[in-house]
Amino acid sequence: MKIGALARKTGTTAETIRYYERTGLLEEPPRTAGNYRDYGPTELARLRFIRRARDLGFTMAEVRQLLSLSDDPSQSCEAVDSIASLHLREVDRKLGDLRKLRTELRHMVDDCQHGAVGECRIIEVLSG
Amino acid sequence: MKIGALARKTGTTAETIRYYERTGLLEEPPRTAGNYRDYGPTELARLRFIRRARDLGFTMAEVRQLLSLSDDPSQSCEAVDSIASLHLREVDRKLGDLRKLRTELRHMVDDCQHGAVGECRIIEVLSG
DNA sequence: CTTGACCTTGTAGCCACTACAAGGTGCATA
DNA sequence: TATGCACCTTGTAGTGGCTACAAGGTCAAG
Repeated sequence: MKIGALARKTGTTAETIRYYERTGLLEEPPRTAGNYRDYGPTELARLRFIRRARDLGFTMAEVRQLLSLSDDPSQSCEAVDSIASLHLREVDRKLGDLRKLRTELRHMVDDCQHGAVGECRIIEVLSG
Repeated sequence: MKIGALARKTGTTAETIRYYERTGLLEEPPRTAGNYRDYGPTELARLRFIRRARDLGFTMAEVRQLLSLSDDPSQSCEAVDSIASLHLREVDRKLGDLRKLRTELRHMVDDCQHGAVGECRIIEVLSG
């Protein structure tokens, strides 16, 4: 499988895959006679893992840890749990921030009387 | 007022203020005899405006537009309203995404039996 | 007259990509 | 066989919004 096909199968782009390789998240695959990257099912599975974790908002550093933990299936999953729980707390925090922010924005927009900028509530709020 | 004092009054840092100046968000202030930036109440108000808008999640580009709109108080505030409403919709979208993500993470973490990595639900979910 | 807090410029780094440019490969069609 | 075109290669630079230095200048207090 060439890089474009792998990209399509994983909802990524060739650029992103090469970027993951550069940064060590993916290993260098074998090459075809024409020097094209040649991927198999192992790399596909690994990239899918990476994409799922990224879509769930894990950072590249966390993904790296999760990958290396998943490579050793006999050890305790305490570390995995701790990474995921920490991330969950982080997401909760962001949700709280975003909800507060939304309320403020909502008020601002609702109070706007659509008149002149000089009396615009939005500008007033921002100006303090 | 020197840059450090302005930073303290606005909850920023001197580096950020200089960055805003570099990128044209703030104008170059006058200088003291010793070549220090010398800020007055106008710059303080402008920086406060910028910080409030940034804290509400507006991008630098949006802040730039809001600033130039607020400079002309006689025109209609339609454009201001449209920037704010668009941003509000964007925030709503992000909130939705984050809520979905939280649910998935929550399930993952809840299902983890804290055993071996080989049976870890978190790793299973990520592996597909 | 030295200490130390503050300031100056300039450059590089962060994250996670994304966007080129300039050229090579491989396959279908005329 | 030639040509066109999609795809691939490497390398470099840019995005947003800062943040972190390094190497040096300024200024008030002790």
